[in-house]
Amino acid sequence: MPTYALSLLGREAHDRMAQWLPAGLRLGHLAVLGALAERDARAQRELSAQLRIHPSDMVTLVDDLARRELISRTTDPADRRRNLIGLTPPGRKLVRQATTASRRIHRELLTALSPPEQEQVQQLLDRALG
Amino acid sequence: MPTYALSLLGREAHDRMAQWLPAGLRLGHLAVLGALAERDARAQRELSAQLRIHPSDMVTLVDDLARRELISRTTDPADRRRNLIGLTPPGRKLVRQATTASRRIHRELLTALSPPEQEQVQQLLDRALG
DNA sequence: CAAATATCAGTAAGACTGACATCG
DNA sequence: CCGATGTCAGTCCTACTGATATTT
Repeated sequence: MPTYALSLLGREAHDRMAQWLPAGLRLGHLAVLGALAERDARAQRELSAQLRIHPSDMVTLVDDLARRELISRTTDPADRRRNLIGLTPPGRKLVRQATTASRRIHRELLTALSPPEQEQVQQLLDRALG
Repeated sequence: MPTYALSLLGREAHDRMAQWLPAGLRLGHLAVLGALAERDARAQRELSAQLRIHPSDMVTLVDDLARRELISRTTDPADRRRNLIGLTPPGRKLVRQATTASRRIHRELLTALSPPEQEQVQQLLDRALG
């Protein structure tokens, strides 16, 4: 059953990456950091939409990350409803390390494929998710 | 973040397939039926291992499926600890229909890619999952 | 006695719902 | 006044833990 296989693979990716992360951080936290590494200083709402994380859950994620000083949270002066979320240097460092680990785990999950094919899958899936 | 992308795609596949299913049936139920379509008359424990569904949860899934007469559950005469689970004709029919729907949903999930690329991802993931 | 199978009750974590205050 | 943003409390669903009865 193709959809179940995909769902299982996703769960496995989730669990293995969560296991790598420092205690107290889940995959959602890392997703926020990763999105900020691509484009910094964004509103929570925009991150929610891109990462498919519910806005009400984003609050807790951002709280946790700010408490650990992995991100900064400042009110947007141009629109005071918004929190602008930005990466701190420690946050940027964690993203780099996590990206390396993530690629390794990704390869391990696709161990049945050749390395070029693994890379190809990764790029195609990134595009598929916009 | 590659692992998050995979996790998201898996969740999306899960949710869309669950929406297709008859009310009261979840993706786990369908996974059991699908596994039985490949090889019939197996013990619950074996299904649990293959599908990564916890044995204690398998009990409920099998209960539901038996109540709807999509599977049969009989005590294995050779080992009376075991329940042998088998597909009924309605169960077999549901698997056929669901497999078609599953392939369609799989394509729809990759709608941002060109048709040849969709096909490529499908084939690569099928190989990756053995 | 020890291991395996199925079962059941309780727990933990993730994601969602609805309501609300603030601001444009 | 209306819509958007962030926040908070509570709910639902899924998966996991731990314990038990039965059988090998």
